[in-house]
Amino acid sequence: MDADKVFKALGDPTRRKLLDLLCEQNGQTLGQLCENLEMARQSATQHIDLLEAANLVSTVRRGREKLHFINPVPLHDIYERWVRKFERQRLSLLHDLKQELEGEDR
Amino acid sequence: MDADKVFKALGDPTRRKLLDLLCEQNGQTLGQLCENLEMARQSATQHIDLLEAANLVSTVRRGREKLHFINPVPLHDIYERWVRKFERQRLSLLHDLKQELEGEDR
DNA sequence: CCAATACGCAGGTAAATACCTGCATGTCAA
DNA sequence: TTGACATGCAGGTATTTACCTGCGTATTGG
Repeated sequence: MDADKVFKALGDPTRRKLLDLLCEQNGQTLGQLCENLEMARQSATQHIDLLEAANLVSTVRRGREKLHFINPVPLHDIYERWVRKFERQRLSLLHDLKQELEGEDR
Repeated sequence: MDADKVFKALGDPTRRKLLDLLCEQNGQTLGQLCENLEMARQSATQHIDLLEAANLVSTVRRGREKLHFINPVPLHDIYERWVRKFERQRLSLLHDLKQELEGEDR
């Protein structure tokens, strides 16, 4: 998993909207997706290319159409590497901060 | 939670490294953090400003020092909104793709 | 066939980003 | 008090990003 590509891909509202659209209905064509975006088709294609590069979306060609499918695996990997790690220490981290703030009062 | 700020903050290797550094030892000063980064202190400050804007890091001034603490809450919010949602549909999403691929063979 | 449809490719521009240098301010310790 | 130290602030530049327009290619249905 390339965390950089995944986070950069998610760091744009248009691309997050694309994922939401595909979550509502998986396997949509480029044209269908563009109907819900207020930008040129070519611009949407560039966003989708980044989602594909991050492996968040897979595509299948059917004739002249290109179908898009979500791949949730990278999101799960993000969870394992970047959420659980900090979640586990959540209480102790807040504890550190609280102690520091209390230290100021003394 | 501002998902855009959080994802954009996470979409840079330097800022992810800063979070890792703070996870190893919470409450470090700017100077301590800079020792582990190969860039000017002023550049690191700009990265930290983005982490603060995303509420991923909180700071406390102690005299002439600035101490940095991780706040894991936004990460957990990301999990709730962007991981669990897709995780829940993981199997069905893959099912959609598989069906589409099999459809190609017929 | 051939016109409409769905998409790919090339390039160009404005804004955002990630760095830097130089200098100013505030704090501590001798 | 004053010099050393930790950080803040201002601005400038090169790269990346997010759009666009224009045109080319491939597929389908009548």
